[in-house]
Amino acid sequence: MGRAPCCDKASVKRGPWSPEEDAQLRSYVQSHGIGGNWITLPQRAGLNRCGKSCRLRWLNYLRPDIKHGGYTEQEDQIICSLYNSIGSRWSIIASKLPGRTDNDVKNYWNTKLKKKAAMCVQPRCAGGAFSAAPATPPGAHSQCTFAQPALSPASSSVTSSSGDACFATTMYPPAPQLIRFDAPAPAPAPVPQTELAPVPPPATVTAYGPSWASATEAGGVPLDDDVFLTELAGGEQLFPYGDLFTGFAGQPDKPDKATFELSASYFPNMAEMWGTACNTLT
DNA sequence: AACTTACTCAACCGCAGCCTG
DNA sequence: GCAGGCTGCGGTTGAGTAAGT
Repeated sequence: MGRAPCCDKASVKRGPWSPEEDAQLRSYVQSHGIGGNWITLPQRAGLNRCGKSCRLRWLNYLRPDIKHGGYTEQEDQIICSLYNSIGSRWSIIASKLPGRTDNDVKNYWNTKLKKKAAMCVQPRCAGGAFSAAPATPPGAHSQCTFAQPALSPASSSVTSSSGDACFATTMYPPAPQLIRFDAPAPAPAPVPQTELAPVPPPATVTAYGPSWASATEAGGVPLDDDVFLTELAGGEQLFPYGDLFTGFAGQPDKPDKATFELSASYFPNMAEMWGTACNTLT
């Protein structure tokens, strides 16, 4: 027994929105708000459209703060670095790019960045998986084996993107020489996805790099994701939000390192991904 | 100028998860 | 605890346009 459709597709208009419909939706949302229910919004706004269609139109096109096109090099770096780290979680990636929508970022990746990244790649990571890195000579492909997460087959949301992630790693490695992951525990025997804890415990992440080194030298300056992502972005301060990483602690005996707790609530299976990657390394 | 191919991006589809009664 | 409804998300499609021949 299938679920009821959200609307009668035969009776609602589909396809491209007209300027009149745009104006009608914009006017209604700006004066009344969404009203807590997209399904009934078209009726209230006098639009012969599916609620889902209205929602998509508003979120991806009509919202006043939307930016279209004109991606900067910093944005490219952020997209590729985050894609490499978390896969195709476009909503999370878009949330780090003010004015960008998940649909926009997804389209941009699929039509431009993916090709751009692929141009400088010859071999893919073996089987799309993380491989222990032999000393790769400096050059276009040296990063491919560095931090490609080994994606568990159970991690369906990211498995299909492993090859692209490899490309992205090559173009914009996830902060090269910046991060190493200390696996929190040996990888457990494979379990069905449904048996995984909904929110895994934070992973301990050991990070390398100028910011971390200077932080520890300074006696343990608290770091947050603004610093982390600023590293990824090549020094640009682009991130208005700040709670990706928590629990900074310097390591007195290792002045070039600092330990983080990775917020599992942000990227629920990131700890799993990276923990697996580290296990593959060691 | 006409046709074909490649590209872009808005929109649709279906699923998963959350919420509520 | 369960079922149904709604929202959000990621993958895919297809119309429109640009570029190439």
